[in-house]
Amino acid sequence: MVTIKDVARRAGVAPSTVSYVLSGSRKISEETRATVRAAIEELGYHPRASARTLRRARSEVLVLAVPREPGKYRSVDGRFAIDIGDMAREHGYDLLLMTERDGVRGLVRLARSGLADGAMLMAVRERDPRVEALRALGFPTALLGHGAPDEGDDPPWVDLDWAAAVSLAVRETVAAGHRRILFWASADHEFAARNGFALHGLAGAEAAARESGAEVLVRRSTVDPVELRARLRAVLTATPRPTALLVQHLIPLPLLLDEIAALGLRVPEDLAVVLVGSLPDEAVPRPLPRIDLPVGRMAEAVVRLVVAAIEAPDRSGGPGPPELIAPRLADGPPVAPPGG
Amino acid sequence: MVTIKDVARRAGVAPSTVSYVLSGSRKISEETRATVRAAIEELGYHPRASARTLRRARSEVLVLAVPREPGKYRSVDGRFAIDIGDMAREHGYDLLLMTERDGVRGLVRLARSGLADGAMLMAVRERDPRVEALRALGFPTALLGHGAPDEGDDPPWVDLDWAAAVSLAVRETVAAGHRRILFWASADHEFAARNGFALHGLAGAEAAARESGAEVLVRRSTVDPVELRARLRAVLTATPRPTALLVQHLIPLPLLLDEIAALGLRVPEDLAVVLVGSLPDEAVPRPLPRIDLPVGRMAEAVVRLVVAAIEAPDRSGGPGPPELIAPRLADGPPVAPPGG
DNA sequence: AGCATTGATCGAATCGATTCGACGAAACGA
DNA sequence: TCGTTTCGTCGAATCGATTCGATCAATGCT
Repeated sequence: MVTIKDVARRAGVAPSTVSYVLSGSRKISEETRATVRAAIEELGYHPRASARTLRRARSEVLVLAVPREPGKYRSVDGRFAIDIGDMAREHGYDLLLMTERDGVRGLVRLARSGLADGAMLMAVRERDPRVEALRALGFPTALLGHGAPDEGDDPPWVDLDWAAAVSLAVRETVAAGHRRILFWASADHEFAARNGFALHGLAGAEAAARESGAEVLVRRSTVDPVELRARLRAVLTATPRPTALLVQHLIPLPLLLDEIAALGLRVPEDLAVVLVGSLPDEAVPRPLPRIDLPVGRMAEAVVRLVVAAIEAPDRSGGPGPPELIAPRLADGPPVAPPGG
Repeated sequence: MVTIKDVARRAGVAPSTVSYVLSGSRKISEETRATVRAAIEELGYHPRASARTLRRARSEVLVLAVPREPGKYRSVDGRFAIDIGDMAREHGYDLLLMTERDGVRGLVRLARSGLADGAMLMAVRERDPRVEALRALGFPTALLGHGAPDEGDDPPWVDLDWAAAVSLAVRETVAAGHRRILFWASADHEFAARNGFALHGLAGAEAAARESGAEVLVRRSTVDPVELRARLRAVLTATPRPTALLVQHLIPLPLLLDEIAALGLRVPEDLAVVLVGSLPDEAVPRPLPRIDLPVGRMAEAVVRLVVAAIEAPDRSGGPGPPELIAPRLADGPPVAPPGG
């Protein structure tokens, strides 16, 4: 393994000089710099991360704590991970994936070991114990998703405004002429976990129902295919039948559409379908009106927030401001009116 | 930040004694051990990873290099990442996610910085430049997926035997009575990248066609929804029409099924559909016969292989043996005979 | 009793990069 | 010409845990 001493010897300078060439924190003559650079190149030198971290008390690593509802996997989580990895690199950080079921233990271990400088938490719940544990340690943290909007000294967070997103979906649907709307909410286990997006989405549906005067039926989703079909069938065979379906739980979308077809209903003539969230384009059978989940923007924001918390630990003015992203209709077809 | 010295002072012993209590590498009296343990507990001490790594030249971190076909995202990749994260922890390692587009640069940086002890590569290609770069550095590596099976001194790898998997799908389909079978291969960009699973799957289809005597049409998939439908329509409206469809490119499955329905074909009466690979249960509109992609087993194996390479660097007997997992039919419905 | 052995703990060197103060040489001003 | 500043580089301390040899006390053996 090639060290800074090897480079120094090769270049005929002191190790500290090599360090200064690398960091640029002191003036080094052009000539010396060139010699050192050449030596680095020839030897293929790269500073040892552990030594640098030990000395600087900064590892340049961020943790991403991914959701671990046992057996439940959302494909959008992988996209978040990748986008966050990209953004982290742009800020000079590497990304550690924390998959442990006991998120508190795993995060405390990483924080105290100094393996990471900051943490980002996905699928944040109301009164999330991970948040509490990290705050107790004074560990820089940013959240992807939020619990209640008013918990005073929460870490900075970013989230799609799920309430507004579902409200927007309802409003667009009402504007298209629908009066009886079915909102297919998040799955049972997501409500049980008190995940923010589930609770806020539901709240948005209820608020929009009150404001618009339209009737909004709410059904929770599930990951059990048989039960899922049964729930959908029950509500779509009742009379009067809803003329529009807003879907927040997107994973089983193909299953929902299949059941709709099996009931002899055409989309959108008999039932307009609107999506809230994101799926890969090619995974959606046909273009549908959709409220976008801006994965890229959220990844950018969560990394920016945690990096800010790391690099300005004074917390002047408290935690960074929460970023509640306003929903917008994705490019695509408009909501079809009732009856096609 | 609490260090080993703080613990030692609190317990009234030398720092080295604390270290021995932690590692168990020297005998320490029960009494002292208890005192030290208590001090550790009270202070909430955790060894600094950087100091330990610097001294031991071992970081206990593994890298996972995820595939980055720009704009292409496979949901199964996220499941691999999570399962690999779990397995890594079971071996005492943390998992770093490497998302950089230029995989070679990113991996070389991580290897030379000593931030990680070993690397796992996903979506390995024929003559993958990342493999060559890591070998040149003597960096412990294991592959998830393989290129050509005979490249002598490749790192150890694990893969589903995609050729056998597609062959099995063909055989099952032929056994059910089909004589004219459509194989929906991986996507264009996966062939262009010379990803192993794409090439091997295709080879398996061709081999099975020769052996079984059945006619196997091959079409490559794409991520462009319009083009995808056009390709499927073309082959399903020609005469004679295939009676079975084997799908390796699963992401657009809903779209394929929708196009099949749009053509007025019923599944499985008019067209039996067989899947090769894995999707979340609730993402598949209805249970279909399927050759399983054993994500968990592969994650277990790839971690085991890279850990073995790290902890037995002598390479006695060359790299570990490749692990080619035999395909098996997942629980689910059998392949329907032609005509229902 | 005197010497060797075992057991438990300590002290110091070490890993590799960073960073502060110091130092010699050159440039500058009086 | 002599002192002062500036510039470029060096030496040494430091970060925190590990680990090897050393040490001291207690025990065993003759």
